[in-house]
Amino acid sequence: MATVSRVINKNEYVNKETEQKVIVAMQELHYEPSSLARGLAGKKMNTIALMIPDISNPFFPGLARGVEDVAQQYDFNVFLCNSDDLAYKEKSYLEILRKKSIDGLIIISNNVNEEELEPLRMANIPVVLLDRPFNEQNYSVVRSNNRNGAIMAVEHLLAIGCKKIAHIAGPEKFVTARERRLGYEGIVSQYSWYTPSLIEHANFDIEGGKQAVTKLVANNTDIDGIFAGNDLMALGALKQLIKLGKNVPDDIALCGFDGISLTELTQPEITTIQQPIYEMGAAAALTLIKKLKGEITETKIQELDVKLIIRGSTEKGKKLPLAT
Amino acid sequence: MATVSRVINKNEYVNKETEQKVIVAMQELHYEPSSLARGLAGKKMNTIALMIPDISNPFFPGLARGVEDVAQQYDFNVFLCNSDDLAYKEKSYLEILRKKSIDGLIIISNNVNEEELEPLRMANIPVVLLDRPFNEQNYSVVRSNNRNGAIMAVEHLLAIGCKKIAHIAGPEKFVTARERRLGYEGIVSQYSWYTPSLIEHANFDIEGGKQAVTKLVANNTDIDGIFAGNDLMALGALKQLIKLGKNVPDDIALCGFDGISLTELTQPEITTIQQPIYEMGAAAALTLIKKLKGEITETKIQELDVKLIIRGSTEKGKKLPLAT
DNA sequence: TTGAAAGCGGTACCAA
DNA sequence: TTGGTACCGCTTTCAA
Repeated sequence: MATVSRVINKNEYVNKETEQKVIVAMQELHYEPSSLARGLAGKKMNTIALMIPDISNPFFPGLARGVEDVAQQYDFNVFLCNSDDLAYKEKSYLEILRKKSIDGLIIISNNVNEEELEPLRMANIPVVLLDRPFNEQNYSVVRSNNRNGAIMAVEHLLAIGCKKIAHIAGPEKFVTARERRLGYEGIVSQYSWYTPSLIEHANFDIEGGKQAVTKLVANNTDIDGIFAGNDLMALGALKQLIKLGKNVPDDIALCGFDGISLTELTQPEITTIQQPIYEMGAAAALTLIKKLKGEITETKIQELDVKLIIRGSTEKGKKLPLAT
Repeated sequence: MATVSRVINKNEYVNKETEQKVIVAMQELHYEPSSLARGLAGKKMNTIALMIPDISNPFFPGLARGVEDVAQQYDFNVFLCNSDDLAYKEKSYLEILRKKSIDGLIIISNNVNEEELEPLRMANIPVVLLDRPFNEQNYSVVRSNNRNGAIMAVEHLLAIGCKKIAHIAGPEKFVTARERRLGYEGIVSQYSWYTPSLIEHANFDIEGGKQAVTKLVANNTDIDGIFAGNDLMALGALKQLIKLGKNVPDDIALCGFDGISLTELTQPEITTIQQPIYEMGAAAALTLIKKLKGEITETKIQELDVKLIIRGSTEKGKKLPLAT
């Protein structure tokens, strides 16, 4: 038994011949070591968890793919947890992760804080914060440069001639939403046309975008550019603008944030700030796995760059094919 | 120890007082039973696996949510496996599932067959086939009525006055694609205008839809209706039709299949055959869990009904707001 | 280089 | 109704 164990764990002190015999026997018997037993005996389960708010929001599957692909490469499995951004579901999952002896966690969350992660720290389970860091001191973090992205978006709208630019901001509890808003404010506050009523808060989804546009258009008859805090809101915004009879981009230009592929589906296609979604997931997974392997111990912050993707929704004056 | 175990497992033979003492102690010590140890000792891990082809295709997160919600309700966790529809990834996952002592499996796959699932049967791990059954005899199956849906789609296109209806069919290796094609053929073959060149095969994705439309329009100058085998293809088809200068629905009407929410995002919105996606996932999970609990033993087939959702892409002659 | 034996943290049977 | 104890399948000393 002990020798078989040594073979499985590639322990050096095994005679080559014995090793071969064991390997052959394992194949003949279709033997597969039980992860449970190994885990119980103190070994890693080779499983990491990924906690995301909602798998139905196309941004997250992108991240998940990045995480999963890297994990697979290093022979790790991914346990996916949908939290619905609900604190109680997150807590419940954190317990489950410990019960199931998960090796590490990548988490995207607005609700979780140090205290909640304390039990994981005690159990020596490393954590990587993805996309929405609540703390950049004690945890490794992977995120993109939200503020810069917002600045790029607004400057692009200005460059194409927009004279009054509104912002649909995500909920304040999202770090990402706050940073993007700050980026927007940083630029527009220099202009005389700027008033706080140009910022409309909404949920990070399609419906949120629709509602915000309705309010914005009602309150500010002369806006000619909108920077939406994420692509789903931009999608909703576009839909609603068309419904209100606005021409996009000639009446109102529109720029989103994220770079999800849906933005290429609409008519016109939506200009957006593209985050390296897949790469963010991959980077988070790589960091976590290296920590698990003991290859890195310090915490580190990885801020990935975003990119402006110019599409029809900000190409004023261009003739586009008719949609209907 | 034994008594604590009894309390955890709600064994009846425990004195109420003792039980209380144990519960209090567990709380004070923040005691959480190890799933691994329980699993090793022969208990269920309360975890089921869901194998899907690709989490990035919006159809699957919908299913996954259904599965997950029901699982959560019954205190089960879901281990998500992305197979990319690749046989080798599926095989590798099937092994992992056994190593990790997963209790049951819900699988959506074109590649897996009886033989591959044999080890699971041996290990007494129940399996439910979802969406794409390869066998309806020996496994419980949850799927929707694809053939009927296709018939509804074509009849709807006929009803609005289409005189020549093409079909973009998914890859033949998908049962779902075959059934929908059969539904289409069943109706159209009665008409004198029908020729096999009205069927174009393509991948079940946006790009597939685009390519198919290009070919269809080139080969059949007079088609005025298209039934796409799934919504992603319909999305691509719409995009390409607009690019080719076709008016949808007036020149060519379009109907998809699945009912994913993206079809509401386009201009015009796309008519589709809606599958009860979430319910399919939920039904599969429920069936599996009941099997695990021993509440059902026989295999059963659940065929859920689909529904025609009429939208702009088949509302000929209606004025729609301009998109650009 | 190998085998024997003591855990890992539970469950379940048996006797008390 | 409770406690003692032999596993579950593997890892890891310790001796041989």
